[in-house]
Amino acid sequence: MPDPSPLPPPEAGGPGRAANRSLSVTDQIRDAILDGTVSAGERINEVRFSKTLEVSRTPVRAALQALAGEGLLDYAPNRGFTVREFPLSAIVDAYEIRASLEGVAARFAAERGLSAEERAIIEESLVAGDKLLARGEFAEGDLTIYRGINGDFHDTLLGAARNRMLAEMIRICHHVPMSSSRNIVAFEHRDVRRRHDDHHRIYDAILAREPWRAEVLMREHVSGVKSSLVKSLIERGEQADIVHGSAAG
Amino acid sequence: MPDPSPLPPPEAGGPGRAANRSLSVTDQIRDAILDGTVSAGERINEVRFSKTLEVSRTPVRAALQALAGEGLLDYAPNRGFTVREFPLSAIVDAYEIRASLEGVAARFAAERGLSAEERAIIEESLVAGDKLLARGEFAEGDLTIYRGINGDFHDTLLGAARNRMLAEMIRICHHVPMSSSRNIVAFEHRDVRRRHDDHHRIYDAILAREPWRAEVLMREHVSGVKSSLVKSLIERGEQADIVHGSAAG
DNA sequence: TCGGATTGAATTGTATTCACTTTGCTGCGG
DNA sequence: CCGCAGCAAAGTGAATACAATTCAATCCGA
Repeated sequence: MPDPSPLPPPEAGGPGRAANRSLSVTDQIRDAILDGTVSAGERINEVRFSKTLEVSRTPVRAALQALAGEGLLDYAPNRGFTVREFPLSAIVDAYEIRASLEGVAARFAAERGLSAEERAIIEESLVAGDKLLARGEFAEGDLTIYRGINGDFHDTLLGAARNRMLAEMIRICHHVPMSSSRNIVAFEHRDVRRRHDDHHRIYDAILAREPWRAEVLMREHVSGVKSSLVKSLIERGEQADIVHGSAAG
Repeated sequence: MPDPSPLPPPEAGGPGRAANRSLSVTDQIRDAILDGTVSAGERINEVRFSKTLEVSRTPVRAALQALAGEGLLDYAPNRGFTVREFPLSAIVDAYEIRASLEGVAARFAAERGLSAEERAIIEESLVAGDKLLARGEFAEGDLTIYRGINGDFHDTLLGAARNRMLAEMIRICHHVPMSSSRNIVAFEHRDVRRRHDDHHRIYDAILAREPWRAEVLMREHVSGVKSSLVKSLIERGEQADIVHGSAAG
């Protein structure tokens, strides 16, 4: 195939991940937002993006509308889309919201029960975490590995809640910008150890079919991440007044 | 104006509510979904809608994407949009999620405090409710009035939480189809009286700056609506097995 | 009669074009 | 020097045309 087509499909990068250009463009723009290529508050120019991504304005507009639905963009009639700004307070609040939602998810999971496959994945994540933490300190790359373990645990539990709306809302909480890059929360070994212990207890409560205990534990678990974040922010000298109320948990 | 223009703007019905056609079409399609004009599970035909609404496919597609973002539609590449189905279990779950979220909102409001205007609106809603309920029974249309009073209370509190993500998520919970039309929950006077008392107590907690008490009360308050719904559904002979877990509260 | 490939209509995806709104500049008047 | 009217450029909104995919009916072959 010596390039006879006038359009070397932009998706040629991988083995055809996206089904159509709109979805592909959506992913690309989302990444650009999340990694800061386009900065917060910035107004998005449709023609510029369409030139950059080598597509027409149509899939770009579709992508922008989708991202507005995800809460990453604001829309104003006749003025287009702007990158939504997430002040520190909103990021902190997002953890609080996520804590509440994941608490409900844990309760639902405890009520509804886990499939054999789900139990397997979670138990694997628990064992893997125990093994990783056994040494008492982290090696290079261990944190990345644990991030995957942590994701498996939460994702599986969320799936066990068997409620799509809940899943989508939690996903939105995870996509709050800076909640990943700024979130260089003090990831000391002791903190991770404690959070992994939380996982054990949460799983116990779910297996024991104790919904409310599962909810409280999960809520406290996620809320703990928020507290770590707030603490590290304060230590770094950020203004504490941005954080209201029960900052220190 | 003897109709010289080829396009008598479809928005001519009112004093120009929507800023552009996409938004107007979004509202119209949303209404069609919520009131059951298009039934659940049905696949949406873009050209059909564009003919019915007398616009091109472009604003229709924009509207569909927006509604997919609101969770009312599902999207499948190359297959378009379908009206999402909300089984009874999902509707019940939505109340549970909303209870959790509004609980957080009440806590935030208690932490952040209310503006004078917000206090005024809430106190007015409390007084109006007291007056409406004083007679001991409902007249025709009283329930509609109370629905407005109830909305004022909740909306104002939600605004006082000062968090947009929270507001949007709760809004989504409210838009779950059938949560309004099927929700002919046993609206007996006694039930409404009790819920209005809840409002008083929640407001007291917020004024007293007791965040956690406000959260618990609000959560229980919304959860109570769910319980009423479940109870009335069971009484009507619907299958109770759809409702899992803590059905009866 | 059943299975499967094929073809054509229906439907969605994308590009292009035109219309309208916004916006910023320019120049005239105060 | 300030302010406002008007105009031009840029950008978004909508419609239309075209391409690609899906879906169903039909036709063939076993």
